Amino acid sequence: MAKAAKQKTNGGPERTTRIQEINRRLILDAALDVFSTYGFRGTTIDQIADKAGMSKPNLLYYFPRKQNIYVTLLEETLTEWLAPLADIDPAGDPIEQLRKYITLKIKMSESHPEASRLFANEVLHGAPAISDFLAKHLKPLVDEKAVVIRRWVGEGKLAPVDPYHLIFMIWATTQHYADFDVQVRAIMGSQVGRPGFREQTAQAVLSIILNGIRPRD
Amino acid sequence: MAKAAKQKTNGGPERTTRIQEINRRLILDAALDVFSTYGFRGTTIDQIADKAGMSKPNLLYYFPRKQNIYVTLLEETLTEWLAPLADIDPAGDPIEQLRKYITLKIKMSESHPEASRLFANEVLHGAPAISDFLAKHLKPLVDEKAVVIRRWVGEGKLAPVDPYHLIFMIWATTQHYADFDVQVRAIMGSQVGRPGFREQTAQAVLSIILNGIRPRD
DNA sequence: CTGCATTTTGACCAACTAGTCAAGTTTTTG
DNA sequence: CAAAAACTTGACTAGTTGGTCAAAATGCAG
Repeated sequence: MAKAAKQKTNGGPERTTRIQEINRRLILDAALDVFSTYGFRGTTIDQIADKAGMSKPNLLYYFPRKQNIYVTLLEETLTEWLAPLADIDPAGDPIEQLRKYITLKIKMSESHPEASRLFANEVLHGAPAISDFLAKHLKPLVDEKAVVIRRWVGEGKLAPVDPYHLIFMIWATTQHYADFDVQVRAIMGSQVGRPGFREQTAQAVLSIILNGIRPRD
Repeated sequence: MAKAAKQKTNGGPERTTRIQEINRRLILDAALDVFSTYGFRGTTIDQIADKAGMSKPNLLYYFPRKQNIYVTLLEETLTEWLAPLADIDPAGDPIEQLRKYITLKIKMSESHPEASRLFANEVLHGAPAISDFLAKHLKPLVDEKAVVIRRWVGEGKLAPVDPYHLIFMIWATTQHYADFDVQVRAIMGSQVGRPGFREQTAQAVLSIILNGIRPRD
C-alpha cells in the first residue's frame, strides 16, 4: 500500500479528463442503441466498441465490465424518465396537469424510443439490475402523486378512479408506441412516419383517458 | 433418392407418435418459462432440456434448432392471443363487446403472463421471428375490427375515437400487468398477490376506457 | 525537449454454448 | 419374439464472447 492517491485499484480512471468525458459519452450513446435493440445478453462488447469507434480493450478501459455500461445507462435514463411525473403540480388543475404529463410522456416516447425500450426490456426480465432503484426512487414518487390524485378525486375534480391504475395506464399507453413500435408499424404502416402522427396519437390517447376520468354529473 | 416415404431428411420425426406428443409438449412448456424470463439469446438449450427433464441431444432430436422451439412457441401463443379480438361481434352492443374483450385480455394477462412476456420481448427486439405473422394475420384482423369500431362511432354508439389507437390502448393497458409485473409489484407491493386484485384492476381499466369512449351528449 | 501518466490496441485465454455423432436403449410391429 | 424403427445420451467440436495483458502510442506538465 504505497502512494495511495494516484494508484488505480481497477480499470477505471480516477480523475476525469477531457478524453474520458468524450469517450464515456461515445460509449454510452453507442451502448444505448445496441442494448435497446438486442438486450443485455444479446449485445456483445465488440458491437458497442465498433459503434463507438474504438477497440474492445479500449472500451473496457473505461467500463471494466459490460454490466457497468448497462447499469450506468439505465440509471441515467430512469432519472430523466421520472422527472415529468415529479413535475405534476398538486396545486394545478387536475385535468390540465394530467394532460401535460401525458403529452410529455408521448413526446419522450417518440424522441427517445431506445431509452423506453432499454427500460422495458430490463423490467420485462425481472429488473435484476434496478429493483433497488424502483423501490427507492420510483415507489415513493408514485406514492406521493397517488395521494394528490386521490385528493383530486375526493374533491370531485376527477371521476372516482384508483390513482395507481391510472398511472399504470398512462405509462402503458404512452410507452406502447416506443416499445411496440414494430407492431404499430405492422398495423398502421406508412401512417406512422407521417408528420402529425404523434399529434394524432396524443389526441387519441388524451381524449380517451381524460374523458375517462373527467367527473360525471 | 430411395424409399422416399420413411426416410427422414433432418432431425425432425415425420409421423407423430405418442412419445413425440408428450415430449414436444414438455419441451414447449419448459421453453416458454425460460424464454419468457431470459429472452432468446439469454436462454440456453441446456436450461430448457433440464427443465423438460431430458438430455440436450434428446431435445434437439425433437427440435433440431433452438430457433424452431422459439418460433413454434410464438406462433402457438399468438394464435391463441388473437382469438378474443376475432370474437368481437359486429352485431353486438359496442360497450358490451369491448367490455368483454378487455375483461378477457386482463384474464389472459394474469393466467398466462409468460406468454405475454415472450411476445413483448420479441416485438421489443424488432420482431425478427414473427414480422411475417404480424403482417399476414394480425394486421388483417385489426383492420377488420377497425371497420366495425368506425361504424359504431359513425352510428353514434361510441364517442369519436380512432379505432387503431383504441385497440393499441387496450393492448397496452391489459398487457402492462403481465409485462411490467415487477414494476407493478415494486409499487403496489403485497396488494398484487391479494385475491380480488385482478377484479380491482379490471374495474379500474374498464371504468377509464369505457367512460372514455362512451358517447357524450 | 524530457519524463511520466494516460490512452490505445493486437494477441491471447478461458468459459460457454449450439449443434453433431456414434453408440446404446426402448418401443413398436409383423 | 425378432427385427426395425423410434428414442436417448455421453462425449465431442467449432464458434463465440467477456475479459486480460503487455507493449506501444499519445498527451501533457515542467
